[in-house]
Amino acid sequence: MNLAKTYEPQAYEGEIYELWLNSGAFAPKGDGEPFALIMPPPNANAKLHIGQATYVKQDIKSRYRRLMGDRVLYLPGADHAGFETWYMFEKELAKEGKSKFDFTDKELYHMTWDFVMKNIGMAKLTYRQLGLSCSWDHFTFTLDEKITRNVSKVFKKMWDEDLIYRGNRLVNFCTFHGTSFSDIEVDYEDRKTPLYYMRYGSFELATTRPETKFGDTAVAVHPDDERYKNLVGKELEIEGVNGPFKVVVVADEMVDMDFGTGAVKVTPAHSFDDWDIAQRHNLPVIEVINKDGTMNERAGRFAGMPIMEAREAVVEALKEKGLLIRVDEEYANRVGVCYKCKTVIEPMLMEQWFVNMKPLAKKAIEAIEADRVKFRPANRKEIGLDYLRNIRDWNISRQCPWGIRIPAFYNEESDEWIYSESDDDEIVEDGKTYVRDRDTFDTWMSSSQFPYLALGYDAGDPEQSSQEFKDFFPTAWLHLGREIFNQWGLRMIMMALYNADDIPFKTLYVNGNIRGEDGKKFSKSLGNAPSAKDLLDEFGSDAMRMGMIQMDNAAGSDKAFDKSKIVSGRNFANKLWNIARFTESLLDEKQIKVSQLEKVEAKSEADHWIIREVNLANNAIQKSMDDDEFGEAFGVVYDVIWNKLADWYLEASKSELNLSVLVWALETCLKLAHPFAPFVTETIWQSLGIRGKDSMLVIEKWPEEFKFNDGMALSFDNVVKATEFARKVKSYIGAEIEISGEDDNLAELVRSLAKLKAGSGNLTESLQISDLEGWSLLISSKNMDKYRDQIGKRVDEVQAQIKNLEARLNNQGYVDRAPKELVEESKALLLSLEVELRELKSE
RNA sequence: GGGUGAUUAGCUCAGUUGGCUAGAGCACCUCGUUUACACCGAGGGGGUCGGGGGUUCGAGCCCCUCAUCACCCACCA
Repeated sequence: MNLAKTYEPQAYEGEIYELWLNSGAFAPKGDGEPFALIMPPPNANAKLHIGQATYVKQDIKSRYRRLMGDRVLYLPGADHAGFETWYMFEKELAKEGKSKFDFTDKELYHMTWDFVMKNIGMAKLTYRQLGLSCSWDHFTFTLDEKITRNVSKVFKKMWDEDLIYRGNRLVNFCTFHGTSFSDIEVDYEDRKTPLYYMRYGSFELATTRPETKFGDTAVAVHPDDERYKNLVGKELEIEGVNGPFKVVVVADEMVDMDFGTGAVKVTPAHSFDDWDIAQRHNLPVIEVINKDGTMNERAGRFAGMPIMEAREAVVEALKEKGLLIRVDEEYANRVGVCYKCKTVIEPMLMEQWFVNMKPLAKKAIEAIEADRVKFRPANRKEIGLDYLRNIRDWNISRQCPWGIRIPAFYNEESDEWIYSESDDDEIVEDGKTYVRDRDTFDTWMSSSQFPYLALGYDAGDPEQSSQEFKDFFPTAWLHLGREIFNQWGLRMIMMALYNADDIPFKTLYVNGNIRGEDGKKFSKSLGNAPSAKDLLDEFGSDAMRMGMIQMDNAAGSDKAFDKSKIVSGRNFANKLWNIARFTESLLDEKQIKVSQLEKVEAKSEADHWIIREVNLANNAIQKSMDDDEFGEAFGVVYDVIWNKLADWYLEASKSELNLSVLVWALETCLKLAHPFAPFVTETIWQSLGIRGKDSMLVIEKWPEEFKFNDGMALSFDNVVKATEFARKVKSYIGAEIEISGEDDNLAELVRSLAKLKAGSGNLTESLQISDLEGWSLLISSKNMDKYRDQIGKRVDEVQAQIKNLEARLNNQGYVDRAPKELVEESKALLLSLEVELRELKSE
């Protein structure tokens, strides 16, 4: 006996994964259909998150397609993740009491690189631990040259075709550090900010930022506001502290009629909301604050003052001019502050690169409307179309050193931008000096092109693209988290259609999020995220995989983490293990090897029955897998192995053994289960030497149906029914029972399955087994009363059902309109229930 | 404010175009150390499918309405 009593995953998993790796099992091979599955490159900035355990779906899909004979390329990767990584890295620095302001950009870049490489290493280990069958030789990082070079080329192409342009946009700017910040780097604080009510032409309005009034270009009111309706669209002259200036009055839904006086001054250059209003109404934009936090020349005599000083000075001036009405000193609001120095973040105007999205979206809309991409769940199609139809231009500039540098250079005198693939910070062309844009690309610029670039697409000369790109693109299947459906999933479709002239994938599977056991989103402060590593260590990879599939079974919706599903997975792996142990012990007993077994041939009723059950399961699993119903497919695997093979066929084998069929059933079930539980199935495969020494389950062929006799299988169905009845009666009366059946051998089988003691008592009372002709149970007369007590409940059930059915059949509407076979079925059921009731009562 | 999803057994969730006794895992109760497995076996309890209304011969499923929860997006001068 090779196999230990319980399955200890830790003892086998590492070894098995090595076996797969060393034999090259994960490399695309053979002449089957190409099937590429690109792993969404995880952010290379942290340990594996439990949510990423949903990646097992990709692996289940890959392993299934591999068994089906496809040439599978499961391509792993990692994303540099721009700001996100930058932010995480700085948190690391903070632990050492340092910050990014202590280093030069170059130093930081290298430190971040090391940090990222360390994380990639850890991620790879975890993916191995999860058993992901990806082709590691194809590992692609989004800062690999094949990505960065081609991202630049695509940038050039889109620029040439007027799909990329320079435009202004507000950014979060810290005037102390002189740098802009991403949204996640901005902290919010509740602060008391005086609210100044001032006279503003014919308006009275309230503001917290009187110093920005030199940049005002409009007054906004709500379109429904009766007080100002007649002013909308008019140009007004306003008396200001530096003399009169002009603004227009616009109506905008964003204005809250009930706040202050219901009128707002609009300063597009220094407020995110005002910027949006200005975009909607084509308002001029006037900057009044310098990058160092002082007022510029537009502020007249206030020029050069720091913001807060200017605010006080402007308020004084308003007072002098009699323009200030009153001040609400208690007004509290939330202000964005620098996460480092707590300086109030200033929205500042910066010129940046944009992608004109409409033409890209148009192609994507056409492709999606034509169902060229299949969405799972299907409702994502409409959600995606809605987003694409309302798409806004995409700002691809990021003021972050960690990322792909934008290959654009600027000459100040001629105010001219040129493209270059140079790595230098400064280049000279035609005697003119051009300085590189300091910005990097938004991380989605590269990841949205990941499918075709990772496969080896050449953006400079598509003809030169790799053979792999030609073979595998468009990819077959892509799996992503719901929260990045728009920014990643849809952008991939747009970019691929535009740049690589095809859809990036045929199916897009949108996964919901795994939430905490409390039903809330995972968060550090709640501490509700279980550790993936601890779970893997405790329960093993297969248990983790099956657990994930059982808790995250339907596409699209969120699921609470549920450890009991992992426990169930662990138990199931052990069940499988013990089925193998049992089989092995029988082989040992007969001193026979799997290879020496005679041809598979069903003999007993049980043999035919298990073949039928395995065939049925095989079909059901294929259907569910093809529909990406992983939970459903696994449910069938679980049921056929536990409830059919173990509970019935193995038990029947103890009475009548057919080793060839037993091994066939085990072998087939191992294949069916392999995508879900690769380690334990392969371990068994290797230990039993199924299909010889050199065979590996991972690259075996999916099983085919096997012939059986339906009548024989049906006879075993009767055995099952009779056994269940006998067990039930036995549990009622707990005494000796004898059974007689249509066939002595089958009766003997039931006797053994139900563990009936041979009748020695006076068994005179005969019980008809409902629905089974020719079968009956014998019990002693003294147990008859006990039995009757217990059977009362069943009588009630049957009577209730009969009443129900009679009512239905007496309903003319039902008889007339329901499908005929349904009505017939009802009648038949009623008849058999009436028979059962008579029998129950007669006893 | 906009969007998406959800509300089914004690817990976490399935339930495919409406169809007749609503399922699973875990937990619970009773019995069982039978030579694959106590990470087990046998038997069992537990649900008026969030409330209300409607359509239909028939509703967990379709429609209306109310309530609650979660997440995403926008917004808070």
